[in-house]
Amino acid sequence: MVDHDRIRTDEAPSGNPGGGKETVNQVTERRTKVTIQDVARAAGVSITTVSRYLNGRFSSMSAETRDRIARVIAETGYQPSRVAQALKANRTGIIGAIVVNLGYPLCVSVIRALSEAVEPYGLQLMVAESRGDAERERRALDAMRRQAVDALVVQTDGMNNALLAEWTKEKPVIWFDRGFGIAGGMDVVTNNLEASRELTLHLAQQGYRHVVYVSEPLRGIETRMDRLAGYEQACRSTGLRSEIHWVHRGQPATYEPVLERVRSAMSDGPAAVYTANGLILQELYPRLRRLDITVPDPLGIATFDQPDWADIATPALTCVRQPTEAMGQAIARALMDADEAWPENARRIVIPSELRVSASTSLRNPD
Amino acid sequence: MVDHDRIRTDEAPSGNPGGGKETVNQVTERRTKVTIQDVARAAGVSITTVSRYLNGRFSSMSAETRDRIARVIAETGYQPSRVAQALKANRTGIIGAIVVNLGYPLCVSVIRALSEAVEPYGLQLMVAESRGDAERERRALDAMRRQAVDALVVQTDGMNNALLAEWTKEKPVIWFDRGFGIAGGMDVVTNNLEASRELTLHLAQQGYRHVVYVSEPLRGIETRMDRLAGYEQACRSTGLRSEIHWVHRGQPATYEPVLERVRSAMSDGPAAVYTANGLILQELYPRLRRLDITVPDPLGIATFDQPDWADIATPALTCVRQPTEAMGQAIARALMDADEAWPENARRIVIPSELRVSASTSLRNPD
DNA sequence: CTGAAAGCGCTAACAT
DNA sequence: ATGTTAGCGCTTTCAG
Repeated sequence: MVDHDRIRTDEAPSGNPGGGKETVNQVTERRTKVTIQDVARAAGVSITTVSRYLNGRFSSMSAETRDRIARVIAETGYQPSRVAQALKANRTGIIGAIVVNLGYPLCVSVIRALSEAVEPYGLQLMVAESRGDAERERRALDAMRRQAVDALVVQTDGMNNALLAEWTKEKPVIWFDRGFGIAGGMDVVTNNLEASRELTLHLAQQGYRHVVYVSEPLRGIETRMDRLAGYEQACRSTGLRSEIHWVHRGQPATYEPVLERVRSAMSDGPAAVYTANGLILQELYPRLRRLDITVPDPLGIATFDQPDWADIATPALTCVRQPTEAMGQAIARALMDADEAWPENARRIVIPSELRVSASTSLRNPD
Repeated sequence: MVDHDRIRTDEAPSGNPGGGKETVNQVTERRTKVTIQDVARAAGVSITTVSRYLNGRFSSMSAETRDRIARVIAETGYQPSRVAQALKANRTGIIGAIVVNLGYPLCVSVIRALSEAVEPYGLQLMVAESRGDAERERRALDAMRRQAVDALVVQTDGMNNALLAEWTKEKPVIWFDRGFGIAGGMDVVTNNLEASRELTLHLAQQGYRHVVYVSEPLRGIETRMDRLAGYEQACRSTGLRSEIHWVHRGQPATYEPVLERVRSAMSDGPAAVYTANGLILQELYPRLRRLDITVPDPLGIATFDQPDWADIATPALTCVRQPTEAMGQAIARALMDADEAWPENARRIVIPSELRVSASTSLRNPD
């Protein structure tokens, strides 16, 4: 078995005398983890040689030594301690990811894709959420720093960007979803403005006389500003009147003006509601339906984001699908390329979203 | 990237004497991370003393020494390396979490709660997903082991339970959602059977003549077996005929028999469909709606899980809300208690789910 | 081809 | 009250 002579870690396996079953975890012997020392000893070589083996430098090693080590490792199930390696190499193999909220489908989706993409490289993800709170984000950053993550992937409102900007000097930092163009960093985002414009144009073309835009307060958040800008551009180019409503999620009262407006707009002909993200619509939707106005005519409904219930809603929801998988993969790729600093001209990756037209905005029947 | 040989790490201990602005790092000087050595030197004490300071052993230290160290730390922004501490203490402060799928609301929700709950203790989460695949899960476990996580939280089908059982001898292992009663481990689950029975009884009481149960293949998965058992118990006690349909998510054809059955059942009076989890219903729901049978009369719809679209669906969905936050918190608590081995009689924590009756099953109008 | 030795940053006896 | 010293498990010169 293992060959641990390491000073008898446990002298008292006596621990479980009373137990009737005697299922005593097979002699609770607190198996002391096998180290490179143990392997070296068992193989009758020095730890240096084992280390060489571990790092694939077989050329400087006789075939038998190699095989002997291989056998011992297989027998003992030895796995090098990543902690020790990390201390030595100053690399942990851990990627830190801080997102606004793990409950947001976008975050989860990007994290999944990222996790998947870096796994083959032996990298693991450490995740934390900021809840959009500067202090919490700061704590998460501290934690990441202390855990010595090799790189950082953040979705942030930017409240700690000064700190992050510092970090770019030490390790790769990637902003996703919301970019800031921080020097030394990298942004991975979608084309919020264009996609938003496209959706608005679609609504106009369908013949909706009003498109009521519903957003959370901008607070300087890029995605929000861009989506709004796209909406406004489309309004200008089509002659639609720009009608913007601000809501706060979790505060039902803030939705009232929207409902009021929708109701009143009806007298003018068909109108559409366009929400700046799926979570807003999730709160707004039930209220909208309670107005008892038929969708899509005279009421159209569309949103940025592709909620998982887009096809559950009846009629199915027109929405903007963000390229979350591609974003996760792009982040992973950037991470792998991070050894040689990113070229200045490739510091911002924009991956297009996709407009998915469904029945909830089909005013015009194809004719 | 970043590989500075330290040889004169400090050289400018006095650096920033008067301070003033001089926000140095302008000079992209690849700030080499400050270590306990640097602090000791700057404070004119030994690293032992600094270590004592870090660990709050102020009693064995003069007030001025303490203050001096405090000042140096503040100035340098020093933070002890968790990697070094980990190597020494054999504890990383990282909790490994392996879930079936980060896309499942249940997983995310539990992870969020857990993450939140352990944060105050300075613990971080490392997450991975298995996709229900033994090999992937195994790889994730290997990764966790190499990263030397302090504890493991898993949602698993059980394919690597032998390995996990071994681990319980070395560190705390908690199974959640799906328990297995592994010796040495701990299960944190909900009362699937009872909740399922309760939901079925509710449907029977509403007057549905048939309750069609839709599940994925059991494959030995506790939650699935228990939910089915609850359904069957309720059937027996009410005289309902047990009608079970198996589907595979992502395989539309497998849903056809369900739709067929629902259609035919209609001739018999009102019938309800009860899906074993929210993801099944997410796939089934649109198809069900296409049958064009009115909900809740004559067609009732209910599901285990509380999808985020439960209130979006019209009529709102009757469902079983799993106590995900409580589960996350329970896991965290168990983790904190894990120093002294869990008492034998507390190895399984069952947190009740909550039946949320909504309009989708309101056959009987309150009268 | 192989090994001895010097650390990586930190903690904890064991002095003093 | 403070310092010396010996590692934690691994990688990497530098010498054979």
